[in-house]
Amino acid sequence: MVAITFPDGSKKTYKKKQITPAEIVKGIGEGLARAALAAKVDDELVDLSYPIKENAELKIITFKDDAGKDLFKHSSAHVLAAAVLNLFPKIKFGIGPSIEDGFYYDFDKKEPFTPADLVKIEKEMQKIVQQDIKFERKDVSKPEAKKLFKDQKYKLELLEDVDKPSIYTLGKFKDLCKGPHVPSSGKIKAFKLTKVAGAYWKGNSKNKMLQRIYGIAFPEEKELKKYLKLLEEAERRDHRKIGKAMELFSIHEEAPGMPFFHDKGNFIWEKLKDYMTQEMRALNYEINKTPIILNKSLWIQSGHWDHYKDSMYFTKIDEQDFAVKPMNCPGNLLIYKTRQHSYKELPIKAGEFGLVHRHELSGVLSGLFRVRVFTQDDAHVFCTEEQIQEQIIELIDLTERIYSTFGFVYNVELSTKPPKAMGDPKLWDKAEKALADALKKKKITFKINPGDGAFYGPKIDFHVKDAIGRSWQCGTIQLDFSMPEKFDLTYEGKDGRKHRPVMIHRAIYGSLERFLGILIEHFAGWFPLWIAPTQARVISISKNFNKYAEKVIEELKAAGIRVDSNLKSETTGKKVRDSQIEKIPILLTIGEKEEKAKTVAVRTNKDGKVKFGVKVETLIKKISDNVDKKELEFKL
RNA sequence: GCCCUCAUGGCUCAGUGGUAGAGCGUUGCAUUGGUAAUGCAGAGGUCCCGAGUUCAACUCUCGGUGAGGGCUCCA
Repeated sequence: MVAITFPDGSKKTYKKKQITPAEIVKGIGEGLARAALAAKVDDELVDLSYPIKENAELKIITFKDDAGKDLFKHSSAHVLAAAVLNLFPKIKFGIGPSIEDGFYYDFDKKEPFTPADLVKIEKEMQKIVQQDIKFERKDVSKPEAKKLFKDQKYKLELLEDVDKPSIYTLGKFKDLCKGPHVPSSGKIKAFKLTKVAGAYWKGNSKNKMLQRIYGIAFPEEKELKKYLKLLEEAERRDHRKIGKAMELFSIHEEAPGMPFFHDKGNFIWEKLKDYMTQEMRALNYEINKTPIILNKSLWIQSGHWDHYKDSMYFTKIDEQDFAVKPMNCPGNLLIYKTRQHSYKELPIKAGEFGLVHRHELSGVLSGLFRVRVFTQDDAHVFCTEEQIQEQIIELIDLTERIYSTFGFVYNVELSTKPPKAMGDPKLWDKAEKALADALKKKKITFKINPGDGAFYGPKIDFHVKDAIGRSWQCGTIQLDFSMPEKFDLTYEGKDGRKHRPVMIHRAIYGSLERFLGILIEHFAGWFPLWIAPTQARVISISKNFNKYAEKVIEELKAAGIRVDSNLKSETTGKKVRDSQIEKIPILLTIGEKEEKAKTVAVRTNKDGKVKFGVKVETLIKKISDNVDKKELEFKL
């Protein structure tokens, strides 16, 4: 007998022989049948052609579950491979998994795929879907599998690490695959091939580069449409485009990966910095500033030389080797060491808006998101082991406060000891536990990334979710037991002896440049008033009213409002449009009515609503209140 | 760094082996307008850089530089 839990929560017991896809569909009825795909057995996902053990407990998975979506995408990858095999019979296959945004399959082919190939392949896939071909599973022995894939060198290589090979067949295409899959190709309703790209075999740049085809797939047409809309929306919000349109920053060939901030971009940047400074001061941080070029010997001492030199810039000064700092810690350690410290002073919180240079690979540079020079809102907390937890909690609270100001929600990941780590494994364990305990105490759920920590310690990463649901890594809290050791940092304890402080590295924006990029996309350029470089623009209906308009501008300026104007002889429609494109939050119109009544017409540009007859002093108060409270939107 | 694509006025882009076009923007003039583009006129590039092929290269070839997408998700 086999117990089955259906998606609606109902349970039913079947004889083992009855467990077939058709039977499951019958069991859950027509409504849910379309969704019935696979089952979870002993927490492992299997499809319904998988031999199911006696007395197993099955939980039916549907398209609505993440596991179901995943499996769906994976099956689409097989359909892609089958279509490619039909069109290019001699091709060699790499791997074809599902990914967050869909699926891909890697192929080894002499000539790269052309866009025309993609269209052909898509049509071929359509055929396979229409034919509704069954996915068939077969468990085979290793020698059998080797024979089957004798012409597929990549599959043979993969086979080396497989104990119990299973083969999935879809038409002519056979793949080494542990599954599970949808019952048949007809289940795949909406898919689209999105791009071709080169990708290394097994992700290793020493290996051969294969041709990768990316696609997306959904159980329903409308979900595909929704996804394509999201892509469009993301493109509309692209910070590189908005940054250009709003004249926030530019990047030049003369300095790849090193953004030039124009007045308005720099204004927002400064606002971000000021805000963080204010928050840090409130928590008794000191704020330092250290040089960006430091002697090589310091980098050798800190371990950056061993672990980071490929990404560092070097220079020679007076016959001595110097490096441009890729991180701020060593500079702040030198400050710590300028005098003795007592346990009474701890925790010492040393902040720095530190300019760092990192020589990132040219191919990874992208707008403000991945640059070679940036400013970290860095800080180093020196504390005792006993203070770790309270300090971590203070940092989590601070991070929460900052992110919520921008309307971000976030999730947290804990990264543990990497293979290339420095320091005593026992200290690592202790550090990892300290971070996990603080998170548990704050009742924050977190994901663990084994082996993703920094070379000097484990870390907590914060990923913020933007307005359209995309996730960005920003803040990080890193524990470090090894740097204090290397630099022989000490404090005098109650017992009069020297002790080793613990060091916590932390950044909340991460990089001011990158955070600004994220904000541009998050707000789609519609910055909250407190950081908007221009808060309001005054336009006149005709130049007859320019005089009163000038007066209004003066009043607003006197109240500290950042206002500009467009008093040119253009139509009102044109002026409105221009202000929309430039993302000016508030548009003030002055015409005959306004001049007579000594008021302004206020348009909140983001939603396009217009309110007539607003008194200037009322407006000033509203704006000031909005700015003081750092509100996300302006409403009259 | 590697694979693919791309590089033409400030921006977005069209185009041809015989030394370049459009729209937007900008400037001037006319117009004095009520919430996403008023009309007309003018200025503005030598087609990313270097080499080669050719009588002739923005166009073809090679090299360089820069930009965009991808290179973690595993049979």
